[in-house]
Amino acid sequence: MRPYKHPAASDFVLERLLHALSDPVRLEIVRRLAEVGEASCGELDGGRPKSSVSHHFRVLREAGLVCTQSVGTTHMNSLRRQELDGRFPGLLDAILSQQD
Amino acid sequence: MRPYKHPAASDFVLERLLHALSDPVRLEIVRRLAEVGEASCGELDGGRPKSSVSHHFRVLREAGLVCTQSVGTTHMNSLRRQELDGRFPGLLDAILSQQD
DNA sequence: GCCATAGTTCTAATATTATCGAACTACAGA
DNA sequence: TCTGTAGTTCGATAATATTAGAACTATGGC
Repeated sequence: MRPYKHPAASDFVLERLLHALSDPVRLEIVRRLAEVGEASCGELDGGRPKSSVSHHFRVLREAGLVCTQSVGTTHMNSLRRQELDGRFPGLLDAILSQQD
Repeated sequence: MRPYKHPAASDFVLERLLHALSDPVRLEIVRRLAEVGEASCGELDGGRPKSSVSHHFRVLREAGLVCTQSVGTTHMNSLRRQELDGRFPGLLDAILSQQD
């Protein structure tokens, strides 16, 4: 279906990743994805308008954090753990293991 | 001299810290501080105007990353490693150990 | 084909952030 | 006290980001 741009791990940029995770909505999305493995956008919208949620998923995608693929009419999202750990070893775990 | 606000470690906010480090200028400042231990603002200005540099240091201070204290006419800055490691174990190291 | 569902994209409004000149404060030395 | 140095604060402008409504696309089911 839609050709999402998922950057290659070699193109991940640390500052962009940190910026993506510096928004509470996105950090929460990533935390949830880490828990449940994968989820549709709608499952993680927290009652927000679709367009806002879609925007946040795009930021996460473009930073390399999230991979989105179409499954029927829904879009399934998951963390790009392997590639993130390859490019930035230990970083995602260090961030996700923190508590508020 | 000026009463800088250095937030208590218990008031550090993860999102704020990530945001502070998501700017290339600030990330570079923090990297340098990690190398040299401490430095004045002027030593890390990278040729930028004073007001810009001062702004970035303020963001870093308010996020809890940097401690600034007056020594004569200069302001010495250093990372708040102890407190950062206490509040967010492993986070700073995980970020600083990444390469571009 | 028609309709509902899931998300995206477009667009505009608002808010936040970055940048930098200029005026200001604090301190040290002559 | 006058001067220079180091940084801060103020104010304006420009750049980015967030939010959300509305129109659009793609898919599945009837």
